Amino acid sequence: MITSELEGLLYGRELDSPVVKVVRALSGHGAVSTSQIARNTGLARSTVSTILADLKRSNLVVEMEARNPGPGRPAIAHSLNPEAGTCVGALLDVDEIRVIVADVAHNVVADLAMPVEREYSPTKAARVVKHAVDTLYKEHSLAHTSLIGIGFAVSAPLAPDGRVMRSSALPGWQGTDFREAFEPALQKPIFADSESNCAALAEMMWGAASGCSDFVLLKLNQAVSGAVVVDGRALVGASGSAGEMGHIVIDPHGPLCRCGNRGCLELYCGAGFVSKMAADWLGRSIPVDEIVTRAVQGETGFRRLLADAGEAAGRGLSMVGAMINPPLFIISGVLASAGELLLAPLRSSYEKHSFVKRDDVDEAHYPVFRTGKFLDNDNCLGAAGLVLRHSSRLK
Amino acid sequence: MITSELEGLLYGRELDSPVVKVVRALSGHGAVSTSQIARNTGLARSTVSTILADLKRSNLVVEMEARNPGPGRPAIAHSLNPEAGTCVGALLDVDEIRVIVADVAHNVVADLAMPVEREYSPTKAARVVKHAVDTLYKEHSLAHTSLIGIGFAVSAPLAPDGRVMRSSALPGWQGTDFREAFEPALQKPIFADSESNCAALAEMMWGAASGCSDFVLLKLNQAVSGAVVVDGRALVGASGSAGEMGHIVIDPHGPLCRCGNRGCLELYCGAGFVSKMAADWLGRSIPVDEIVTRAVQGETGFRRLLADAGEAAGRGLSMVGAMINPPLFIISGVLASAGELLLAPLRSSYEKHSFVKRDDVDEAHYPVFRTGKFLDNDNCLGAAGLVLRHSSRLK
DNA sequence: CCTAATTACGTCGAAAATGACATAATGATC
DNA sequence: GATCATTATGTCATTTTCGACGTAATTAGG
Repeated sequence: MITSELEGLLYGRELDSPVVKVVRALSGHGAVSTSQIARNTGLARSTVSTILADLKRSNLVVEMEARNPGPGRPAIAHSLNPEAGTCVGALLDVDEIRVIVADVAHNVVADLAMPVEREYSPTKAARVVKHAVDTLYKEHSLAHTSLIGIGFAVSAPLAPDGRVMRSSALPGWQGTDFREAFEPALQKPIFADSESNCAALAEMMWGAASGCSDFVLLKLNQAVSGAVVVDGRALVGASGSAGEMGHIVIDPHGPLCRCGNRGCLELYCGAGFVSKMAADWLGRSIPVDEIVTRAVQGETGFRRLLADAGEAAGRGLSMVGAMINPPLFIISGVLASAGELLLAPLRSSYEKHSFVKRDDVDEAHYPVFRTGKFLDNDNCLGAAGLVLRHSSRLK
Repeated sequence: MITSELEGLLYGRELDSPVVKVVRALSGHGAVSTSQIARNTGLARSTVSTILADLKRSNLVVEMEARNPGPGRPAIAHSLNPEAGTCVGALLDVDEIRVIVADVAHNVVADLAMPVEREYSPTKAARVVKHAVDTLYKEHSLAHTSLIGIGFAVSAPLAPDGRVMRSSALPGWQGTDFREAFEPALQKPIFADSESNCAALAEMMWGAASGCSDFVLLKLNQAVSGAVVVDGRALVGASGSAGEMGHIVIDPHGPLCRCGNRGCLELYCGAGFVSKMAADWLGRSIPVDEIVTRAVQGETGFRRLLADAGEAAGRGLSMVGAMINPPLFIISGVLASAGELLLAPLRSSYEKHSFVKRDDVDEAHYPVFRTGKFLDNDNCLGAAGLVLRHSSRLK
């Protein structure tokens, strides 16, 4: 049984043991050579070589054909054997629970979203997820034994020890220990992180921040949130509010925000702002994705709305630029599907308000702005990624 | 010769080798036990034990008497032998070069500040520092051979490779490679980091952030700057602007700032703001330290000015709270000598504008605000600290 | 004064990771 | 088509690091 071996390999060891590092490197990128892994992980080539040999012997890693860009012996590309196992990513949202199944090469095998009544309990969530997993594995004729772990993307901040720190979206969950709450029901290794951090993880492992270990993610949905990734790890913060870019106060006398403050960034660049403005203009309500679509098709009114949102977001990010100054900003969420319609004004607004201007530094030292790769299921994917990366492994 | 051994130990090895980790742990805190070092560094007790034995044999480490708080065998306190060597910290400021000499136990042995004409060149700086070092070592009868390295605190951002990234305070320095520029003249290992990051390092190693590896430092001087420390390392940023909290734009229609933007935080909580307001009020200019002194003595007008500055700073920090959410804020610089007069309004303003309110979380999860320990020479001390910690070792 | 509990320390064999060396596979050049 | 330069890979002795065990030094409590 391949899976059990992989499981043992992943979870039986120290968190930062070389084997885990190698598996992590493999799970991140698609096809990597021995030397690349060595460079990425900082391990010696010989160590990686030995480990890879073991993994190949256990059939957890397969070789793929190599391509040769330059001179020198062509590298052998390795990747995790997709048949080595599957993992589940579950999103616990306010009124929806979504479950995806992916193989270890992060191909999404199945996807299921279920509405749930608000303010559901952890017990209820465990039941729903269990049911979904059972159903999906049955439907797709997957062996339950191939499931190596379940990752949760939670709409609440999580402490590194796996406890819910605060709970506005999921009332009553504060203090819940994820492992305690879910492991008994699901009988598999459990991992969890906040929804935003999962999204960031997905972009980092397989998306727009691939191979980049320092960046800031900004998600422009109804809520505006995000994540700050430093050295490959998303910050959590003392109170779990790291990455809450949507609630930077940019005008202390501005309108009231749902969080209780005034003039939060969210009010100026969230999907709510865009649809409210559009509704005022049209005289009727209109879904955000339609606004985006029609803006892309060329309707100038909607374009302007997106530009306004981009302008505000750029101003907010300029503050991030002054404090953290990441080399990469990833803009995600519904509004990001507008692409350059949003990004162009965002960039120029950033430049206008930022401390370091484009001319002050080399091109390479000026931050890059890019839309996310997974605008829809980033959090679920990231949750599945947790299982492979198990950086947020619950003790 | 003890020094050469220490030097070899510090610089002859990999940056993260256990020996270096142990020396680092020792150089940080005053007196530490074997087990404490093991816990702090993550190394096995046995490893630490062996290394310490070596170091003691070489006389680089001395034992101090132990205290026994609880039950159990009392720990043996170790510290670096102050006679094992000295190091120099040099501040390269706009119009001043300051040099301090410290032993490896971070006692300041000598201190010398020299005015220099503005826009001085690296060559000039090297000459001045060399002269100062020679003088100080002669005056205090220190052996030149005991000098194990020179750290620079520079008024400009430095890339991790030791190059000056931008240069507003030190025009013409952009691209300067510190090691190349100073090692030939000074003939000692050279280390360098930005002024703010050095200040943060000093607070982290021996000051208000002792033992804390995640915090944000805010310096309220004429300029308002700071540092963001994550996992024991001060962020640099893509363009070297990480930590520039003074240039967060809090009012896009506010007054013009020296940086070319409008409404930067610095304009509302810097020493410049306070003294300008005081001058308007008094009808004559008055030095900032006098304002602080008289506020402490009870003059309500000056108290109000400091409270206003604190209020603005708190608002700025609330943004940091939303993005990074560090467990500790350290307020430093001239204004910080006002203590609670500044901190109290700062705290309440932070609370007012912050996303997570005090009641939302346990006491332990709410950030702490504290004044810095070294308000005057933090940057020089930190520069000397670089030598011991050599985290910013130039390749 | 004696015992139990607790914490700290150091030694030693076992395990892990590395660095050096030898080998392999390709493109470029003559 | 032979040689060189370049890069990738695997093996193995050496070095480094760890975990387990036994010992030491103290406090609390009877």
